[in-house]
Amino acid sequence: MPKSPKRERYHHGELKEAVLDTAIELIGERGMAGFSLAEVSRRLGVTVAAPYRHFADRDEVLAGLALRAVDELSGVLRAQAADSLPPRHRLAAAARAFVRFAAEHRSLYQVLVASGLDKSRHAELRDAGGRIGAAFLDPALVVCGGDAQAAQRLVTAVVATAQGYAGMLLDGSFGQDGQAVEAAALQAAHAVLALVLGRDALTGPAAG
Amino acid sequence: MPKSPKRERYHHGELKEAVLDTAIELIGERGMAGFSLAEVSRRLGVTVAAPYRHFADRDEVLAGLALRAVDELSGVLRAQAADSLPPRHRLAAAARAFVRFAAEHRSLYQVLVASGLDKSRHAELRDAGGRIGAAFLDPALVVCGGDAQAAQRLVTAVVATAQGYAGMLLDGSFGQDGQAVEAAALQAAHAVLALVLGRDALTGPAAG
DNA sequence: GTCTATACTGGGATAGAC
DNA sequence: GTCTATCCCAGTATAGAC
Repeated sequence: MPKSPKRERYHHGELKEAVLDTAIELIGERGMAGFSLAEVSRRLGVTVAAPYRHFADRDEVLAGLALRAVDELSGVLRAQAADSLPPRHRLAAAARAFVRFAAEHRSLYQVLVASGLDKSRHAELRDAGGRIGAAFLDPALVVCGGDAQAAQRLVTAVVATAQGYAGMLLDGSFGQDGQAVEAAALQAAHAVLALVLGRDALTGPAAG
Repeated sequence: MPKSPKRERYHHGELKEAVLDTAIELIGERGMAGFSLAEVSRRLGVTVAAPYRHFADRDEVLAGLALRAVDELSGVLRAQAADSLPPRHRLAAAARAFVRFAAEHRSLYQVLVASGLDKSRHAELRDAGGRIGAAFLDPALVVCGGDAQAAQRLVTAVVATAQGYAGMLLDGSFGQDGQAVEAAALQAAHAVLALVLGRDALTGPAAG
């Protein structure tokens, strides 16, 4: 008895991208724990074995999503950090954009931070953190007067702050309503500003 | 042919705690993704159905672990925040302790932030974030001159920072060697100090 | 009240046919 | 490039032994 697939079948080499698209969709609906290659296959109208022609295993699908996430997020961040504002405000704007990204692309962001993926086992992801951080580096260098080591520590602090606010936003610490995203994003930006000003106070003429 | 269990069987009502202990052990070895009730049962020498006498489902086991994590973490934080140092240093010390806790009790911490558990569905965990934040509240209130709303925002910033550094530490951004933990913990403490000083600069010292 | 035996469901993965 | 068939493992549920 013939099957009646809900969608056209993928016989023409588009399955790889289709799997990634559908995986994002599925994670959006059911969260990371609800992701399965079997369900993705079902939605695409192919058998569960088909995706294995394009991905070695389930983790490689997640790695593909993580790569998309890094690409998109670092693009957004670079756009903010290249603005014409003073450097501390560019850092703050990038942190705000980071938090918004986590909210607007929740599935992608969760793959990045909560997939349980061992990033060191996937070459494309081995420098994921570096690529995110690099987006903050230029304004950080200006803030630090060219001191590369200080700038790197500042980048780490800004990324940690953004990541922290994003995490709290996603697990509901800012509430569930529409205002939550903007509240978290603004507070993250504000915290980054405080961080930069406080750094000046700690390393400036008065303190050591 | 009779089974030959590796350990004594649990016939005397200790299975619940034993399941939690073994779950921590297992997550420590294989990470969150490698956790399964079946493997826990196997290690304890009971059948896979036995834990269901004590836990409604897998999520309830994770919720039990998350509860342990919140209890232990908030205890550690309260101890730091109740020290006799100036309030901004108590906040910094608590942030440092937070990062150390994440490293030293990696399994517990991961359950808290990356289990995919819907915390709002488990009554005991509904105020997990609040209990963590409460540990920071006293020194934050002093820093903010008694302004409760400002103190709450400062607590959020400090928790976000600590959580951010902990997350970056656990996914290898600080490297894999023994120094990584202390580097992350110290930088987190330093960032919190900068945060407090920068807050003063933004709002005026001792003002609301 | 605690655990065992067992049966069902569903996901991950592979071999070989078309 | 995909399908069929198959295997193994994990989670869920329940009847019954002790």
